[in-house]
Amino acid sequence: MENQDPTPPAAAPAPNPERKTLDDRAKMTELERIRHSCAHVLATAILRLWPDAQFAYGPPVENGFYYDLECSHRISPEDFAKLEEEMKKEIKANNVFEKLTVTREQAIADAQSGRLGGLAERPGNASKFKLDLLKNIPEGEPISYFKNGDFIDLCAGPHVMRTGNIGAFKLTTVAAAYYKGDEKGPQLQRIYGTAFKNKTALEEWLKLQEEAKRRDHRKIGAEMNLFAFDADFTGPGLPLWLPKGGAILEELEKLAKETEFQAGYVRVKTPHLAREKMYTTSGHLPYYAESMFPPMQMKLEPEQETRVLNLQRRLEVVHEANSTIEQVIADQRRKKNSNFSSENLEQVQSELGSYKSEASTLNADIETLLSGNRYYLKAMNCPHHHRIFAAEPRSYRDLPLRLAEYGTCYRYEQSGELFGLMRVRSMNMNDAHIYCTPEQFADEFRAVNEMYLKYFKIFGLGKYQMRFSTSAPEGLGKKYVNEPELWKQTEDMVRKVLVESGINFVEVANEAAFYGPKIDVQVWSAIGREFTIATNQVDFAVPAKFGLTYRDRDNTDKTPLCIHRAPLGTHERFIGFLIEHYAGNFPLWLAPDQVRVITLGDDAPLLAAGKALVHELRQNFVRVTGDFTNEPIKAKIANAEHARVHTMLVLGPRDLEAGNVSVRLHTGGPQGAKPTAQVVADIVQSIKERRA
RNA sequence: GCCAGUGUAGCUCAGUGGUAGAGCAACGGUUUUGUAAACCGUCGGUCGUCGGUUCAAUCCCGACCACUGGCUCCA
Repeated sequence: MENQDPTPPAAAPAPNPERKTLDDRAKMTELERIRHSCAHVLATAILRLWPDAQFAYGPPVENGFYYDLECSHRISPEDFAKLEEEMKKEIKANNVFEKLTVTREQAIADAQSGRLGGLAERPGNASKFKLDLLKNIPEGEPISYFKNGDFIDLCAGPHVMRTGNIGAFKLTTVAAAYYKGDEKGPQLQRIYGTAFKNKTALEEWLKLQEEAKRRDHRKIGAEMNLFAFDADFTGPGLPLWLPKGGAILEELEKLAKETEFQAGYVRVKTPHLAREKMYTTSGHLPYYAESMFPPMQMKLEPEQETRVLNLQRRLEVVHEANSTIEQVIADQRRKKNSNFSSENLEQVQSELGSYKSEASTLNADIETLLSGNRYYLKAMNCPHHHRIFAAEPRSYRDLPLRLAEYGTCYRYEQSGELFGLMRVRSMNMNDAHIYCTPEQFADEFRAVNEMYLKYFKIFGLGKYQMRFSTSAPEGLGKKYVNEPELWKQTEDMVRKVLVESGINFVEVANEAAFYGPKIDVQVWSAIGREFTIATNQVDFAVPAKFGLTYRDRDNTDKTPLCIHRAPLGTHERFIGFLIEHYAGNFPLWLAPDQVRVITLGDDAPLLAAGKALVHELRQNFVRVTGDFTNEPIKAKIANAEHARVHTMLVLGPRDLEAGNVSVRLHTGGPQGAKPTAQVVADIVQSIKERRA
């Protein structure tokens, strides 16, 4: 099963779907039609039980379908049996999916009467989402309904012919979803289900889901003692790497360090935290404060404290003066026959203005003093690396400068987003920043991409996709630094390299990093989960904010370009991915338990030979253990198999006499007896070559 | 952060309004073995936490915490 082709990219709708054209819709596969139709049947069933339900979207998705709705009843999985009963009735009735084309006026009238997405007219309960959807249908595009039984839905189709064509279905889960994916919009109930042509296909899918559960990195990670979460003591999203997981971590680091060394990188090391100034300068704090752990406010030095106290005292005085003046003005306004002349008023108001401006100066001064003693856990390594760049004068001769570091970063991911190792709050990054001139950019960028491909080959990753994320004009100055010209230049540069190197990529607008375009590498784990494991970003903005320069040939100072790259992403996510990719059956070089020497019984000569073999392997840097207990050989093998020990070496009297060991592989069963020296040499060589 | 579900021994899971059980693991013994589990015994749980209802709560109710499935987010 290993190296099985991962599930191909899903035809799931893009996160903020641009309107599909009718032509796009006509391309729906038969399975998608079944699922889309099943969504209508689900709506029909829901309405029979809870007639006030209002429906929004009900599309087919990767593994089934959903329908978003608003309803006074809170649907829970306990309702599924009832709902499925109703759905079965509708399918059994074998109603035709009848397409009706209507005028916009008619559609609006039907939505207002509550008829759309309903079984009948519902006075006082207009089909509000359908009304909204109608607005999005461009003038001139035909408006159509689909009707099955009493249920009429605003829908462009296509559908299967009859409800009876839905061979098999199952409701799977309920979730909340925001209308149109907008966090500020109304929250709807989303009912997920799946449907297939027939029962066999459904059962196959259910079996696949079971298999996926078995391959889940969280399950295998626990079975193999790779990592643990200790929510009570360490905190959620903060994994503890156990020795066996640590071994994998170590191997990946070794791989990266060797690869990067050969590629001309230099290694640096930076602290886990930094002053606030670091992140206000980098621009991260204004843009991403929410994703950072809150700051640590350190105690002030006595003189600083005195200054703050003085400033605060003055601020109090100013505030008091402020409110007195405001009071006076308010009083005068209330009194109609005021003897307060307009000149007086003006004077008082200007006084107020100057107090206000003093207050804001005071606040800023206090803030400056405090912020100097405020530290943040780093959410990224780049600002630190920028300061390393700044630590020495740089010449164009020093470029490209490739700073690499295994830096641990901390991000305050929202509680609902934590997900095993794939989404954590502390992460080991395979990070590096390449500072280069614009002329060097293409070569450097290409070399980084090649490094990705080298890694993918080692790990046997056949299916991947590069996502080239670019900016969008409307986000400039908000989501993205406001440098339209630089955006265009760098995006063109990146695009050119991608096209030239013939890498398969898709371009996605409006998803860039705030400081430049980026490339994310998406892969699909063996159980069909999609992950972004690697990232490669261009940064034309932040080096300038840090005032980074190099002296060029023409004796002027120039700002370098910076490439952020992390081909192995975070090790947390990468290992999570690898666990699922290999189903825990790692190749020898990665396996936490590489070799176990198992003696047949515990006779002294066997024991001595076994210990000597363990010693020899360990001196060759093989992760080896010995099982010299007096348990039956079957039990010892079973234990080793459960622990997913890659290679088992059995030593019995027969082997001892012949100078052999009997080799057994976790993934391949017994391999027969071989000369000990040859076996040791093979193992060492396989690890050295990082054989698959 | 939002919606829903789940929480019993290290792991996999039973179970009940009258303060809990199995298998595996661990530990101690017996067994001396040729490739997925030899036998006997021992230890192990404030039934996620805190409140409430009750004569009595692991069970019913509430809040919180964590995890899971989604949504939003992901430098």
